Amino acid sequence: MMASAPYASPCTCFQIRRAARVITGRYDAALAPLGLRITQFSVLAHLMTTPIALTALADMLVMDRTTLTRTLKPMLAAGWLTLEAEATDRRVKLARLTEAGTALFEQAVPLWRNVQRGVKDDLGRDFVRDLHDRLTTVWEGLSHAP
Amino acid sequence: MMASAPYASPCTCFQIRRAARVITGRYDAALAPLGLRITQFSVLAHLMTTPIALTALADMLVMDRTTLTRTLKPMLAAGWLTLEAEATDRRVKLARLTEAGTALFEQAVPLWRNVQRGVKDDLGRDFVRDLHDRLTTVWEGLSHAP
DNA sequence: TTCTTTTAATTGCATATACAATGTTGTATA
DNA sequence: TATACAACATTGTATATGCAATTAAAAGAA
Repeated sequence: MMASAPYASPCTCFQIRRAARVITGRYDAALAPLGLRITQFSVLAHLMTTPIALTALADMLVMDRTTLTRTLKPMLAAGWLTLEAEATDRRVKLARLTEAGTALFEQAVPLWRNVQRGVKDDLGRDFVRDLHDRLTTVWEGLSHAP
Repeated sequence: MMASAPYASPCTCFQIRRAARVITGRYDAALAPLGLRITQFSVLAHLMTTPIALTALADMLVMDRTTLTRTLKPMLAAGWLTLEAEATDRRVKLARLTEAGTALFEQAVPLWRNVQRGVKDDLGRDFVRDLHDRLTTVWEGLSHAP
């Protein structure tokens, strides 16, 4: 996991995956004291306001529905959330945070803020803001086009 | 895997993972006709010039050594490369492309070029160049500073 | 109302990812 | 030289990821 010399691959996919691995490692390490992964943190964050149907949640997370199913599995086992069939349409399952899940998220927020700040400190506030804009553009530009 | 409305998460990690998923899907789809993933393409690309020891290869790919072991497994089974113990230090294993692996890579290059061009067309040449620079900076800035 | 189609979620399969622990081999030291 | 130490790779465990196929339920058509 160590980098030797600045190597600029011409492959956009390699570049973004490499950067994602490095960043993910940083965030996972920050949340590890709570036994929480950044992926799980994102799920909790999206559920803080209201229960959400799994398909809608997968859309928000821009994640395959089947991936979400497996992502939720350990979180359900940990008791951070529950699934309940929707009354009007029993195909639909609503994901809802438990008190434990809510409490965990609130504990995690300061750790998340720390690592966000750390990244900003290392890369620069303007840099990170611009990076965000570009990553959003990537998602918008590529997820709609084939 | 569909996006609904532009949602700008404040989490850098979420942002980059989301973008990485979208881009990876695009590249994997482009290489699918050859039964090849973009991750595997990257490995082949790095081995085209010369055989490389696994630790050195993992360093280049900025990937955990153990991840590399599993990444290589199906590629070895497919006969695209071989592992051989280094003569001077039998701990070291050299990964070397086979003829089949070399041929496959050469077949894959045009498909990779296509998808690279497609991404540039969708996002703009300057945008992609700047994105590359920033992703390289992310990697350099974060992988050295814990 | 029955048959078909569509939609929601899961499961099977395969790869991607990394930490901890292990086994092996080379190097340094007492 | 015997022993401790460091380096290389693999395996165990667990999560991350998505395509294809399946099951269940709702909606639409005959």
